[in-house]
Amino acid sequence: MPDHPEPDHEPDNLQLVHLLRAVAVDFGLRQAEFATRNGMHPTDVRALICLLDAARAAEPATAGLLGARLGLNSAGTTAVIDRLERLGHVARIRDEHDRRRILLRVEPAAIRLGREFFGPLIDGVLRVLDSFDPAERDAVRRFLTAAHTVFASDPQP
Amino acid sequence: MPDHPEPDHEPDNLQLVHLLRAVAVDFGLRQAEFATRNGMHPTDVRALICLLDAARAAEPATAGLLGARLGLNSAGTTAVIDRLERLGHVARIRDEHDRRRILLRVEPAAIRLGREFFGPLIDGVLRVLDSFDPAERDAVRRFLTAAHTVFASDPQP
DNA sequence: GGCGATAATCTCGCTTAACGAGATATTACC
DNA sequence: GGTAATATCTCGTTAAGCGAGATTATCGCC
Repeated sequence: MPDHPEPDHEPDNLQLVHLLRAVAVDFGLRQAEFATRNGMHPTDVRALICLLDAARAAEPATAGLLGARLGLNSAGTTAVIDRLERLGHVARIRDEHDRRRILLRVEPAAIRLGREFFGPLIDGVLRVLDSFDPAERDAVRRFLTAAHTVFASDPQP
Repeated sequence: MPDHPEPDHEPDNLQLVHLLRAVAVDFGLRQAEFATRNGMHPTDVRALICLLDAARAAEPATAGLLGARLGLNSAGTTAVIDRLERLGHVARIRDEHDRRRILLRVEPAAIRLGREFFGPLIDGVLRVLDSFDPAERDAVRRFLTAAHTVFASDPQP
């Protein structure tokens, strides 16, 4: 529900915000397409992305963390993991240091599946970025960082 | 599922793609937050956004078009409209030119609700954009346009 | 070193979003 | 004017996610 906020800005800039939103919507649709194409649900795909992000950041990917990131309660989290495990995309591993916890490992087959689908899309964007000079790339980075900061800030009261 | 695609690009650019994805995810979370805060479901919010986009583009917002954009079948589409109508956010209007069709009008109260929630967020992004010079704005526009083109292109076989 | 409090995950039952199939009403084609 | 095509809705079913509570493991305290 994007329409014009408070007044008094360049109208061109508002158009950029609309573009950003359109990209976000596109991304969601692609995620959903990848999901149905592989017998999954959008939430399952979000879960895989979340687990890969955690792996990249070297965070321990526990069931609880996953549920928190996805906004699911514990029952829903268990269900997501069950589905992913049944498809062979994720393995449950008891944490030997704290045996209450379940660590989640994304299987290589799932990573390959994601790369097949998203690789060409990412490559398309990268090809455009390669044609940018450093100042332009920096402008993009500052814009995205600002958007990330604004949209990720803690919920309003 | 974002990880490294084919090789041979600036690693900094890949980081920009990750940032873009993060923003898309943030946006989805905010959408979900707005939904639950107003007794709706994420799909309902996506429907409202879709209807407002159609209004801005001066397209006729029919039930069928809405369902197609959301990827729902006709039963699901009817259900979404029922929920929005029950909350008073949308009105069903018979198209007098083709009396099979239902036109959908977003009520002003719903628009106000969206502006209250998303206005400050949009404003935050606009404030940053106002500090950009025209060349930087153009870089952002080209980047977003490219991403939109890549992500919105027709489904792969 | 054992005991209650806390934490992490799972089980059960329920609500309901979305699906498939088919009904209904309106328009377009020949 | 009758039949095909289109737009929406109804009905019954599946399963995603929730709330409540059970289960198992760890930690702090005396």
